[in-house]
Amino acid sequence: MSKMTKKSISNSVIKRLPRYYRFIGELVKQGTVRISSGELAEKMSLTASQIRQDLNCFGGFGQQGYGYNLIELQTEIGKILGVKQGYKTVLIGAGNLGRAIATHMDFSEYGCNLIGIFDSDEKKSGSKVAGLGIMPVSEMESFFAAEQPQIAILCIPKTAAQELADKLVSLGIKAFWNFSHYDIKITHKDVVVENVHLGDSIMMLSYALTNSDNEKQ
Amino acid sequence: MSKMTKKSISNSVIKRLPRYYRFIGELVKQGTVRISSGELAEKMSLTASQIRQDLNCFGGFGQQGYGYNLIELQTEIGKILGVKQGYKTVLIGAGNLGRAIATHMDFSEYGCNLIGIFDSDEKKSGSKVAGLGIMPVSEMESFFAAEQPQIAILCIPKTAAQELADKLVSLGIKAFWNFSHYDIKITHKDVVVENVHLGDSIMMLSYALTNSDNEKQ
DNA sequence: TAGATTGTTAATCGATTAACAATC
DNA sequence: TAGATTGTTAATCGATTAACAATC
Repeated sequence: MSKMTKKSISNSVIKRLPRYYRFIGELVKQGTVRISSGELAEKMSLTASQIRQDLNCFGGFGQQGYGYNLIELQTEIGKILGVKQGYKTVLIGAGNLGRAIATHMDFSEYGCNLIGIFDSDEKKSGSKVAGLGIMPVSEMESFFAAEQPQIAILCIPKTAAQELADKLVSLGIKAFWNFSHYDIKITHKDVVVENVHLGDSIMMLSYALTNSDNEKQ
Repeated sequence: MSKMTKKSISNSVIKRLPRYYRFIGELVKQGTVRISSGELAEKMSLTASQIRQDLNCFGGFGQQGYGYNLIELQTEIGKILGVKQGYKTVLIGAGNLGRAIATHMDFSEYGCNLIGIFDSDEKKSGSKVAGLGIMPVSEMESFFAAEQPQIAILCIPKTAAQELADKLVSLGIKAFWNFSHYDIKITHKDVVVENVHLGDSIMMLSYALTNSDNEKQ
């Protein structure tokens, strides 16, 4: 609450927030007005205890004997996640994956605002993706000076990832959404990295099938 | 080891395996022959203790006084993850994201083999993605009967996800890689689901920026 | 052999669950 | 008011870390 007492929310809790936000949004869209921790737990395959603990990290959003008002929950968790912030975001690398992410993601729902796309291949310059013209990497510095984007999405080969990330930090980037198949390391404090490894994710399926009962019979 | 004593590996360990596999693969490619738990811990930002505990869930891959032979580790973890299995995989939904995943992912590195792409829009039928002709959903049953794919990648709108998933289970699918923005629920045992929520992932950045020290000054 | 490093047990830490008094 | 359900403390559970004997 006060300046000194930052309660330091645990990472386990933080990682659950977007999922809460999704389920709550769905319920609001369906017109549901209130929900108890027990009912929400049922829908999300969690325990009521955990839900109450999690929400109480941020404040007493519920009311005894009633439960939680869904609109209020949506608003509060939305604020915590910053979904209205519209952080200026740039995409680096307009290959297959980069273009799909640019066109597929509803950035405005996730607190982001895609304002620029760069690619090292100058032949791509000018062609439009998601309504934005692809720019050459050479224009990055002037663009960053003018726009000061805070988030960079990396859809580049792993060999280029670390070097480019360091450069982007020096240009003021504060957060990375990294699809480059390489865990970038940023020592600079206040810079946050989300390494997305789609390969790790699909391998979990291969693992599960390989180690399932019917396989090893 | 024996049929009765399945030691039941914890999920925390399993989720770390693909990352071990990546780092080990990188080191092998660089020609490194052996590594100690301490050195690997340093590279991966883990503790040596955790690495030894994790690896020992699967067997004694190391040697006292020496460390771990990297080729051996790569082989063993590869076997555990099933990276050579080449599970037959189909993609449902050839929109932006589906096409990008089909072309971008090296399925064979992850234990999978993409053998078919389906889309409900018949106008797309026949056009090629990643070397495969898009098929209409109406051909799914005969294709499944002939090929018996085990993994389905869902790149479809969330409204269609649950119903289609149920149908795919009835057609024999054993694992889902689900990008549909909806947590599908499969009650059928032996069917595994990996829900990928890219929105949740990017929201973590919005959260971090919103709650960082410089924002709340 | 001496040194290094594992495999493994024990100690700690943190996260989840249970319980219940507070209260709407 | 009585019933329901939260907020919160205490108990449990599981995962991580530390320690060290075994051994290459």
